[in-house]
Amino acid sequence: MTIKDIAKNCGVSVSTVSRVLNHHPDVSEEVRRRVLDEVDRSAYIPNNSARDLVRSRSDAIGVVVRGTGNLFFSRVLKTVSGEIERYGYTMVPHFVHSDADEVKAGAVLEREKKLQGLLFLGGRFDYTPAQLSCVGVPFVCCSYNNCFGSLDEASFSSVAIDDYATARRAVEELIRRGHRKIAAVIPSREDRSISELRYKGFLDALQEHGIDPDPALVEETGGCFEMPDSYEGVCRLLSRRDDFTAMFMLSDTTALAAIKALEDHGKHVPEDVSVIAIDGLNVSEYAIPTLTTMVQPADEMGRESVRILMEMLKNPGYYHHRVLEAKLREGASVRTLN
Amino acid sequence: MTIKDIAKNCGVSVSTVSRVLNHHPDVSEEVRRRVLDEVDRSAYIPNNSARDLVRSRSDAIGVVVRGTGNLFFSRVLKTVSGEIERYGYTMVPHFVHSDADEVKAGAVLEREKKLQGLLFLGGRFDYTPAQLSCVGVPFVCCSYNNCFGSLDEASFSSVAIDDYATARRAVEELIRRGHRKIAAVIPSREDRSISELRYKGFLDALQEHGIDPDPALVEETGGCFEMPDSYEGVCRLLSRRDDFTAMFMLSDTTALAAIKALEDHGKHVPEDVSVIAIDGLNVSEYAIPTLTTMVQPADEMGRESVRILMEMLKNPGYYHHRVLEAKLREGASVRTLN
DNA sequence: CGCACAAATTGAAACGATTCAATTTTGACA
DNA sequence: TGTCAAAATTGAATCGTTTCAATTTGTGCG
Repeated sequence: MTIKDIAKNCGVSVSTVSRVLNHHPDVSEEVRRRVLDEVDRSAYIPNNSARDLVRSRSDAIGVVVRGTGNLFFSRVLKTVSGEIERYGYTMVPHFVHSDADEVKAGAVLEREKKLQGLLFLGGRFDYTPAQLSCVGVPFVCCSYNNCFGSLDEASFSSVAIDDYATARRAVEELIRRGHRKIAAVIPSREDRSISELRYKGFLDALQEHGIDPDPALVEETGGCFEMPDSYEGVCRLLSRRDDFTAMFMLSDTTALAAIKALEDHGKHVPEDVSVIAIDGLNVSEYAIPTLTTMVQPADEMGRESVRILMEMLKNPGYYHHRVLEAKLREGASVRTLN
Repeated sequence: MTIKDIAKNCGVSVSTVSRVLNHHPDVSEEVRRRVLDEVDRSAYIPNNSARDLVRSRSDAIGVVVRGTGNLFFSRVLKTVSGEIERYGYTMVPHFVHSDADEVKAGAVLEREKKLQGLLFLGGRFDYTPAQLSCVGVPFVCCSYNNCFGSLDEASFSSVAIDDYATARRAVEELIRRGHRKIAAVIPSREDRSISELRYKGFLDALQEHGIDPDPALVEETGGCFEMPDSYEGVCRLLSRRDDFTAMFMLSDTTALAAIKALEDHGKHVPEDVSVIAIDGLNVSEYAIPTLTTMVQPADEMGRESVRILMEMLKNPGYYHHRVLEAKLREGASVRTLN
């Protein structure tokens, strides 16, 4: 079944059928109906390869996901997938396992599959303008913001919470509840990474409230938000100090690992140590104790990312850096000091 | 840059270049080298649309993922994605949100995208042969086994643990540790579902050891392995009975929800109630208490699924139903009764 | 030296759509 | 009824490959 058969069966030309199928103007109501009926009747399915060939593009969006265990991105991916389909595009995902590959992967993807656009989900994303220019299609960074340093902000879009403000807000919640000795175990922060931003929020919240940040209460870990790394980090911290009453963790999963480490060292949460985090995963609601966390609006982030990308495709030159709000979800992992 | 340019630059014909690129025989060593050099030099990238058009197929594999919150499948998806790429194919994922859509989604995917094969990841999969015949390409069901009733087992492949045996093994572990009053909260089991198989393993383990299954210790929930459903289920169970010493849960996440519900009712795990599950997620190792669970070999399942699918493509008529072993990972959620 | 046969190479026809210039049809109006 | 513009339709070129029949080149042998 090709467009030719449809044309023959309807007694019209191939180009007319094409015009009907693509909602082009200048086709009579009568012919339109005749063609559409025949399309239905014959269960005709257009051949995408042929269309893509002549148009020299394919209606596909590449999604580069940082491949490691971040549950938050898995969550967003589902929404993104649905949205991309809703707009009539095909999603071509690519899981990268090292931050360094991200843009390269995107560029390759784009060239090989003739993608229309790219969506980067998570990762470090500290690229130079030169590197980014490899990417020849519009792209949106989901879950980064304010991390872009020298990048030309008109050359792409982004959707994310304000990492700095959110971290600050979380730490302020701890302070509001009477905590002053607050520890943090953070994945290695490099320039402009999410880690760095959240860490800065942490520091500023402390200073703002007249608390001198104590470097010995901060432990840096390897990896990027993996549970084992954080567990180890907390252990190292505990071997050095145990006089803190609260911890700020950069993600839900690392917070769960931290709670585990604390408990394994005989420290109860929240009785001995309070823990707050950022993410708002479903599982965290069922943790013991229920995790107090800043909820990132995962669905909205996914929806917005795709919406903006579509806008960029339709409207060359368009870009938008959308900042969404993370809301505090009170669990039971933070205790108010008397 | 097209194959034509390469041809011109090398002074050979288009068909010769094509032959070189596709590793066809009957091309002299000298020409081969000349062409390959030019391909490198010019960073030529073949146009997949053109290739797909003439071959009337596209080297893509559809992956239908049951879209709801099962973390286990997110995990497998990553492996699957990498493997599919490794074989030189493109993955086209599709998240479905209701079990009912699975095969339909697969069939549509197949026709629209001209997929070479399909991989079903999770879900219920209780289809009739007639329904399955909609799928016109080889397919593998990952994470089902023994669920296939009247289906012609030579018409597809599967990779999974033995759900019945694994459940049985888990419950036997509880019995071995001295438990006899064992409760279970299970997602609604329909004929031949994973739920049903695991439930059967549960029942048989009890009977095998001379324990009469007590229907009042079994609570059925809606949904499919969602945490809120299980939490509610455990609450209902507790409102009726609280004389059980152990619980068997069908997945890690539902087990975590169960533990939460138990704790919320003042029952400690494992002191008052022991909990065992099936899955082996990473997060479960950081749960409090660490979950005792039967670990499904996620990576191996992903790898095998893709390997078998590739085998089916290469070798029409081939099929294989692979049963992998789940291993007990001892956590701290099961206590030995004295 | 020429013949047969294999190896290497080529040319042209697909594949199934889109697109645009060219053509036909329609309808309004003088 | 004839003219003209607008609307509707068509034909043909094109996209970049693969494939296969046809042709050229090369080789061994009588």
